[in-house]
Amino acid sequence: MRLLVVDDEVRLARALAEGLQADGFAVDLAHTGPDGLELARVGEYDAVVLDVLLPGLSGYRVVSALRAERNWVPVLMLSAKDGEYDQADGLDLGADDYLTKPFSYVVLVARLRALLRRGVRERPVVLAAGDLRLDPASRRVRRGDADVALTTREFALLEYLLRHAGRVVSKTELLDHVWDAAEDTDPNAVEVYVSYLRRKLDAPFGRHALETVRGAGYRLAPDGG
Amino acid sequence: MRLLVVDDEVRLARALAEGLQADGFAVDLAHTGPDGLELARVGEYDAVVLDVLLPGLSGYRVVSALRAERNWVPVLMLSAKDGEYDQADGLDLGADDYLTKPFSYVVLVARLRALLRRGVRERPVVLAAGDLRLDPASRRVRRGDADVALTTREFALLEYLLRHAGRVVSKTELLDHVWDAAEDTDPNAVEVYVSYLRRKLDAPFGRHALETVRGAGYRLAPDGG
DNA sequence: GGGCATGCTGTGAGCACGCTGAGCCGGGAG
DNA sequence: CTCCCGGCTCAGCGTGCTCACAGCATGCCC
Repeated sequence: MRLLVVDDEVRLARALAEGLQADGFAVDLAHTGPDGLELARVGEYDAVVLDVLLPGLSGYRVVSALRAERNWVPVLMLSAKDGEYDQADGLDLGADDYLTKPFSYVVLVARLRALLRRGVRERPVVLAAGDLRLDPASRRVRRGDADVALTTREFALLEYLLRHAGRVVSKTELLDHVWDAAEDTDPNAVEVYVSYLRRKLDAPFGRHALETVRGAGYRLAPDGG
Repeated sequence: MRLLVVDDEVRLARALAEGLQADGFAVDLAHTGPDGLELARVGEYDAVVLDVLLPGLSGYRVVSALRAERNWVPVLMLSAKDGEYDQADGLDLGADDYLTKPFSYVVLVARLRALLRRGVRERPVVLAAGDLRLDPASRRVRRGDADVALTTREFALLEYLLRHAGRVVSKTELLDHVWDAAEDTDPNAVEVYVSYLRRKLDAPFGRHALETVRGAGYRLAPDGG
């Protein structure tokens, strides 16, 4: 189990690392916000222990940057503050658990193990582009605060476009991935469904998320239009 | 894993090499741009760590020379500058990652490992000549900060010219590659489309990227005019 | 400077591409 | 069976892209 510990109190961090190593974890250390963020980005850790007060970039910002990048590594936040407000803050921003300093080492390990046991974080696999959101789990689509009802095909098409937002996606690519096998489907079917999506997701809101790129395909604006 | 480190600060380079060797890499050193380019050409490295500021040939030029030769070795650029502009520049020119000095050794190694894990570099995502950028994926063209809308043919023509920036490209060559089969197309069509491109990419910006080479063809200035 | 060759560009015709309203078909529910 | 809904095809229409043409500008050679 690989852990990343980010804390600017070097002595504490070292002590923590030693203890965790003795308990069988592989531990990397970082002492600033930016360094921690970098390491969390590239190293594939099973969990991150993150102080709130960090030079350069606060723990809050680190975790929200990670979540913004769809990085759902479990995060345990540490803080010297103990106000309820701060605690709620940390959790809202995407941390998975919270511990206030001073804390007991045993409790930390217990919570860490709980986090790891919980396994892969229940990731909010919500695809989004601006205020356009699609939740594959609940099969719901929202534009801002409004729920939008889509048929199966419309939903699948939008999902694919969202997963490749910003890129130009050709009609053949869409036929391959959204319409599965049957290659004998008329490319016009794509046009028809794009038209449906626009009618439901763009027109009523005066937006323009689905752009046509003549001769190439379609592009979904990453900012939702 | 064989690495090439190119940096003119000899002490830093040595220190880096020692650290990396301790971490199990085989490291070669170069201290000037031309030397680095030579080594990168002939030695088959798994990755290259490249300073931007180098005597003889800047890191930018080294990496773009490599890419022009279809050498896709992963490159991690180092720079003393930290402006976003420079960073974008480096990445556009074909570097795979970027780190500003001073950097943490741990972060460097982490990024290197990420690069190596990523394996063979995926082709450059953005073609550029000066402030003229073309992104094949999103099918977008920008001059500086301005988006420029191009038709399919205009886009294909510009893409070909960008891929051969600095070279003189003949009209027949363009007809072959941009107009595909149909050999019976009037070479005047090329003139027409070059004219369109100039109208959209040069004239509004007072630039002059597309030069006519009478009797030979056209050349796109590698610095964007 | 005269004359020729080469390249530039305004105009317009043809047509490919994409959009959309209408309708057919198949499946599931009542 | 009938109705309804979702998926898809079809056909007509509008837009704007492409390119040929022709006249003009520019460069080059004698």
